[in-house]
Amino acid sequence: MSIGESLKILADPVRRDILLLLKKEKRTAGSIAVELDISPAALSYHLRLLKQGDFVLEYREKNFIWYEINATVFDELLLWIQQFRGDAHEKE
Amino acid sequence: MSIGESLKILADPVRRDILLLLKKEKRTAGSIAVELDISPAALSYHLRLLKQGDFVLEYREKNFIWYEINATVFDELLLWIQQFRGDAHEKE
DNA sequence: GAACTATTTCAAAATTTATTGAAATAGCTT
DNA sequence: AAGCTATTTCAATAAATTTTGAAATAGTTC
Repeated sequence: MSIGESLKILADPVRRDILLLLKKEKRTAGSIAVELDISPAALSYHLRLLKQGDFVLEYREKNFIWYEINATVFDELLLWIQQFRGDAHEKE
Repeated sequence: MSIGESLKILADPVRRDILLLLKKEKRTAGSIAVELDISPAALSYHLRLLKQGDFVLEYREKNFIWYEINATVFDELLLWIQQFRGDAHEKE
């Protein structure tokens, strides 16, 4: 997943809200939709993008699908942003 | 400027290319437009967003306007992203 | 396997964002 | 001030993204 795709995924407020929820605890799709007051279809669309970008992981249990945040993806993003910081932050 | 607005600004490939150019050296609007092969009007549109987001600074000299990158804005963004990283990276 | 719940997929509509060409602005030079 | 160069603004168009409601899928429970 490229930086461009990652940033585009994070650029949407609904998707950021989803990540903030999942940061606290894992949730089912339905629970997220209720909490954020969006339709299941809209939620599913955003979850698809988040999954594509590796921002979330999913697993089935009974007939729910649980979603949880994937913290590791954010590292690549950090590196990209750091390149623009001033010389004071350079590695050496 | 909010995180949401900053991310939206960075989500566009043209604007990221502009930042990458300005990271190397300050430039005039015209020079950026030629280098990236986009129309002056389109460039002006993107520069306006980058300015609004404090990603670039500008100053006049003769009848050019020089643009340069503002490295400090990226710090706020780093903090936002860091909140999602795993416990291994926590401050304490 | 029929009924049920959770979620996704689809095509269409709505919304937002980016590009275009033309016209306007702004500062320089003579 | 007229002519020149650089850049921006504007309204219109084009393109990309998001939402919607309906229908489809998938797994569960009876």
